[in-house]
Amino acid sequence: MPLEKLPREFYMQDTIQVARECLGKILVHETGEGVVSGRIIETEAYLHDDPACHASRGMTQRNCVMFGEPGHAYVYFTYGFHHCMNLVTQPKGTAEAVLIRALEPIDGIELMMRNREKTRPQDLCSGPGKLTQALGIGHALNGEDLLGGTLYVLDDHTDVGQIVTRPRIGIKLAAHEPWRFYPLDYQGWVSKV
DNA sequence: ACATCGATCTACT
DNA sequence: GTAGATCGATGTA
Repeated sequence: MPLEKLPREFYMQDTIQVARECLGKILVHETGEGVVSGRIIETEAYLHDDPACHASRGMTQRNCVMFGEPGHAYVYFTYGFHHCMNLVTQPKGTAEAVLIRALEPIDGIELMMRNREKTRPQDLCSGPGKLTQALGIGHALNGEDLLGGTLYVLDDHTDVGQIVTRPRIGIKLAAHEPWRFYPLDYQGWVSKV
């Protein structure tokens, strides 16, 4: 079965639905050093009226990508060290996104190990800052169209089984909202059980 | 201008 | 379990 990129319509759906349905899909980055990819196994939803969402207080230079067309990447820099990657959801004008929190490494594991300076596979992509480093995703890819460039999401029709719902991690505002998702069968790869 | 703090990770106790 | 790294966005004056 050929692997197809997720279509634009996928990202126009309800953000919580996108967060759940992109579990099991494959995030791919074609870099100059080679292709790196991993299966998405942990996500969080950020909604437009959600105090924890960067866009909840209106458009700024930093968050403007979230207000744009769905199916683009919102990549931001935080804590002076780390990048985090989101999938922009909802039609243009509605700023919502899905944070990718963890991957199961698939291709380019050698390159990931070099990028991360780690050798244990479960240390490569088990956190939002880790996976961007492993895949070489930085500020340059902010706003990238996931249907056009070297960064995209494929569907290989893997059934990930039962999905676990948990409160989000690492935030203070609206921290109780149960908008973090991961498949039970992939628990070993997530940032936190 | 200045102070604060964050959708994190690592190393150390 | 908790401190420290480090910088840009944001809020207050």
